[in-house]
Amino acid sequence: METPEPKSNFIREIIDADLASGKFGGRVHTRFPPEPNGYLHIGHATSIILNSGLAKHYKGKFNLRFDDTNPSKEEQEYVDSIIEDVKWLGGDFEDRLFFASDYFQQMYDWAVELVKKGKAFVCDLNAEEVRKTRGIPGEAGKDSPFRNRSVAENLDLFERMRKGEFPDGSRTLRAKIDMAHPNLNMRDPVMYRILHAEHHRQGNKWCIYPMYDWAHGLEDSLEKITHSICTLEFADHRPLYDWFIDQLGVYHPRQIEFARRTISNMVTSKRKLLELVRDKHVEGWDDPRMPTVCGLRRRGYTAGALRAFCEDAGISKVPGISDIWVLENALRNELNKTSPRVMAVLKPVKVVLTNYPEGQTEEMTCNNNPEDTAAGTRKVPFSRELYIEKDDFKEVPPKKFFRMTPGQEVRLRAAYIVKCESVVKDAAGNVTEVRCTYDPATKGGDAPDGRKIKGTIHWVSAKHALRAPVRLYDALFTKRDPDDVEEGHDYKENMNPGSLEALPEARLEPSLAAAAPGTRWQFERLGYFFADPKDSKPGAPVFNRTVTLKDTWARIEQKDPAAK
RNA sequence: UCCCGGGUGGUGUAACGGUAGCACAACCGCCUUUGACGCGGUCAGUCAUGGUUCGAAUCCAUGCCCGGGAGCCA
Repeated sequence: METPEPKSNFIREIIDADLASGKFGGRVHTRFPPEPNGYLHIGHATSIILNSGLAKHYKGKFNLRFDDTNPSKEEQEYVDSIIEDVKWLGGDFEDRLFFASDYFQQMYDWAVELVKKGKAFVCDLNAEEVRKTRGIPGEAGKDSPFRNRSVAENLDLFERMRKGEFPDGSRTLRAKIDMAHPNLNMRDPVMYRILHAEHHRQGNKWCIYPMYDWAHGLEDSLEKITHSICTLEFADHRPLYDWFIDQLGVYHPRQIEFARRTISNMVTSKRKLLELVRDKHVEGWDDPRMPTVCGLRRRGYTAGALRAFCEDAGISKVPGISDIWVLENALRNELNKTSPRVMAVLKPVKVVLTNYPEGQTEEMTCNNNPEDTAAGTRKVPFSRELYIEKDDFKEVPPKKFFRMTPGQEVRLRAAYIVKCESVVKDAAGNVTEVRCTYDPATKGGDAPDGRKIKGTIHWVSAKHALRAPVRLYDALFTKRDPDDVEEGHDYKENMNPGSLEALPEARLEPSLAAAAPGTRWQFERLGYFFADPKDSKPGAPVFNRTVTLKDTWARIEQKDPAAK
């Protein structure tokens, strides 16, 4: 599918201006800089798609760089999953996979340079004291008593910090800027802290680690990034980003902030996701209900649809909430064109065609995809005893009910027009069997006399159907806005109750016995499904519902209670 | 209280100072061998007040409202 020309946004205006002025020599080079401390979710996907998309659009380059400057939170497991997710999303970093930790020596050397210039000092204040002397918005802080140490003493102390002579938290290296600066970030920010922790890549080589503000601009500078795109909360850090680079006099990228866009009914807080995994509310980070990139992938989302969604949702500096429908719509648009249609019955009720010869079987020809004739046709076996979806039959029809109900003709898709004549019930009054007659003249579903049939329903032959232990993961993650948690609602309790449903009675079209895990179908009227590549075994598919179809009937029922 | 951002229909986003458009949602109708999809239509918006201008969503001023910021996290 052709990727549409991205619509204009403020970032592209900035880049266009830089290109026009020759600021970066006509280059565009972006990056995605995750800290490997968790799995990527839909929010990160937006950033990856934005950054790599910009690089692609301007025929520039895109880097993947791990901002692994805090060893206490980072793990190799996260590195691996992030690489996989970035690639899957189409973030083509080629051979440009970098780690901030590989720059530690260069950063250290630069820090020494700042010390020599009198722009940084070793401070013996502890965290509590630093916090107290920083001051508050609108009120100046106080200079550290160690602020005026000699360069020689700073050099000595900083080197000994590195050698590991001091315990965690005892000293820091701080930039010497201005304790009265209106921007708190400029009040002598900490550049290095002492942390005797094992780094996932550097081992115990270092016991001092750079802070984000010190490290990030240098990383961008070293990689010759042109446009360093980050989220809004870093806007207050930009003066510091610029300050460090200016003091060093090195290559100076431009930081641009944009608003992170959340999606209604999706939980993206790392803390909450971790909680769901840890407390086993889900089966793991890649549980199909999770909004993680790997979870979405396993649910059956496509990278292309995610890209289309980002393009659709746009980009700005206004924090907002995108409706989940925009995402679903992007997916539906793609799946409509690409998913083969197949018949399945998740909650079956038996139908017997009383006038259909016992023991007879016919092969019905079905379109694989009515929107794509190239997708061809397939044969589906038909016989006297069938299953249809329980919801497609109502003994007492509500108003405007077009499906199967006593006395009303309905079309079995690609098969015959049938009419319900009677029902069989068990002692409890439940319908166990629907008895119909079929019209032999309507094979294929066409009425030779041209009579109009309002309803068309799907079916499977009881004798031929594949009975598989279908498990269904549903699409929506929480019914309630996850932010309501703050108001005392438990988002976990509000997870869609159908989000993980075992369907032991499900019957599938026999062709699905050979269904390859990892393929998508549209089950007529039920939605788009994905055969879970992780859990499916031959003949025993586990389906994730990728997107549901719009259900007009449900809306009629809702609006008009009499319809029920 | 100080600093930085930002306010365009229900939601999200466009519009060299020149017809306020697009998508999603909702609603109505048409079509339909998926009540899906598709097609047509409807509803609905520039935070406020001044100023500059032939002309302002856009430039200026003031006000109001919203978001972010006081980690040795990123």
